Amino acid sequence: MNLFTEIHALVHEALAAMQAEGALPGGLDMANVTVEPPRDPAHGDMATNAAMVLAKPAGMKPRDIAGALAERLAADPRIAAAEVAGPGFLNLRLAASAWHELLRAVLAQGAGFGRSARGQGRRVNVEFVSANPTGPMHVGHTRGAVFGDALASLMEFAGFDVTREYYINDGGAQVDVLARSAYERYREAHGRAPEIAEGLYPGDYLIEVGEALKAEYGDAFLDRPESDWLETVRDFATDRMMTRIRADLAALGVEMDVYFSEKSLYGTGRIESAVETLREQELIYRGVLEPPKGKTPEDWEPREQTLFRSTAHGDDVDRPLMKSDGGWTYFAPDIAYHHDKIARGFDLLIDVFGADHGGYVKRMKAAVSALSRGRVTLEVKLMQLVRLYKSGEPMKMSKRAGTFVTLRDVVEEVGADVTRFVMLTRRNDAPLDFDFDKVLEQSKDNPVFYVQYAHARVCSVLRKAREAGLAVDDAALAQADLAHLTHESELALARRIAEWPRIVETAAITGEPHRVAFYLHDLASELHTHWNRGNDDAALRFLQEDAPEASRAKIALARAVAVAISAGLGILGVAPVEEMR
RNA sequence: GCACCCGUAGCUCAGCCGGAUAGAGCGCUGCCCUCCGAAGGCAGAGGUCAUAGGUUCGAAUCCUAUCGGGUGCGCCA
Repeated sequence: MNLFTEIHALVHEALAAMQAEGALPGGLDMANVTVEPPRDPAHGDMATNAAMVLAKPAGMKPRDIAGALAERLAADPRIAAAEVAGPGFLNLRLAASAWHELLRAVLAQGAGFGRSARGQGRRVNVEFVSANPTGPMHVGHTRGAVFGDALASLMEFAGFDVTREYYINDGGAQVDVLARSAYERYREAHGRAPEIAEGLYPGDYLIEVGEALKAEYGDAFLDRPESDWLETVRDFATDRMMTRIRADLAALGVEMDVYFSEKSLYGTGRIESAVETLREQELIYRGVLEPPKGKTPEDWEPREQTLFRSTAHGDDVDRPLMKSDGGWTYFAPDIAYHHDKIARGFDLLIDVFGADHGGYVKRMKAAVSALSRGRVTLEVKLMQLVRLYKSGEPMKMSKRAGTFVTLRDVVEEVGADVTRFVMLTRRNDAPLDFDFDKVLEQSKDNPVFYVQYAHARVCSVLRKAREAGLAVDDAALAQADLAHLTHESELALARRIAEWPRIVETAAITGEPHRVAFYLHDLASELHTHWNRGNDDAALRFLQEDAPEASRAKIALARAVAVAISAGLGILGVAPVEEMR
């Protein structure tokens, strides 16, 4: 149940009726008419800008329209008061019964409260993480993983049909490097001294791969030329890496629907076929690129290359598809990959990249636009850095010094729930500070704790109520006589709960799960405030001595808060906690 | 040089598909537990929303320019 869309519909009905009666001219564009919570609660529960938006096209004074609209709206039982204010705002105050109805709906819907059909079942592919299978995932990947997963959940909640997908970069030169690095560890496992040359991966995590290679292949590859073992070792090593990456993601609570292999695009004609689709549109040509101005590479020399005319779809320069040795550039398999996603019928593609891939966005969008002939849009979410701290001190990370912090390190130290919540308390394009000590601190400046504490307090009330012999399951609470809820502080809480479906929609449309985290903080804050009022005013406590009916009504309110918190945490992939310890 | 992202309170950041007096946490000052969990709450101080123009009934929000910070810029992914 979304009270805002209901009242929004009511406003539209009223405006239509006014038009039917000639009180308002016909043919007006109502698209900009909004119903929103006012910033200042003194202005009421909701406000509409209808009069101001329509004044000019209708050729009427805003306050005249507002006045007539107010009269009509006031006739609805849900509206307690409608008054014109300021330049033409119409402030609405809802009847207490409207809030009570909302609370009953929340209890009935449970964790599904706030679900929306906004996405209309449109099929969305969210590609995220896509870490190279050359080593363990680090904190940067962790943020991308959490973000992508939460975004996917959020969009599901808002009515989209979502596929979570991971692109395995197992086709490029970097997996050959992995193979050579693993081979040295294989030699090491046979008692030889490994030669980790410059450019190879020195990490200890390959030692066990070397041993596993020995266990599997014995000395078959020892002292053999690279051509004898490269492919086998490469496949073996990437397989081990992916196994580990999947386990790491599982530890974070992330489960992919599809793992897509880059390698599967080679030798199958799929790259050629994607390029052919572009060629049909005369977007492929042989040509010479200009050197970038202001920063010409020292070894620059003009070369004729096979180019994609990405400028025809909004890019700044055309992009090369083939290297001078005739092989594909990294861009070509990416084109084929997105071609495949389009062929699978997605309406919307979302790629979650690191911010250092920002320069790649325009060409990828151009490719998707061309490949789908404008049918499919690609949205790219760029993830900013995570800065790690330990009790206020920045942590220096270095692969060589072995102080490299992996996803596994983070999850083992602070847990998946805390990791996820904290990583979602910042916009994706803003850098994130992650302090290993602060995120575990039990105080109000730790948002994870603060929100969990609010949920735990409600659970505490429910426990106490049960001990007192009250029936407090959701069905019983929904039957309570909510007319006992009249105090402004209680209605403020209900008002905040009512915002949840709105938050879901905006967060889903903008692709910004952090809005959910901020909302949860606000909701928790409202609960804590209300709770403390109960210290001074006993009438506001959830448990009322010798008044089971009043208690039940107030507990229904508390429970509705917990439901909304659970729903929000569910989207973030965080389990609500029943008690703090 | 070009492209993209970002400039909001002392610090870290929300708000940005235009809306009324710009918010939160930290830090600072002063308060509130014989009371459902004070692990919390209340109040106060603190702002040229980088700058200058423009659009609009209305701009932190949209457009343009400038300044400052970050990222990227053919044969790496």
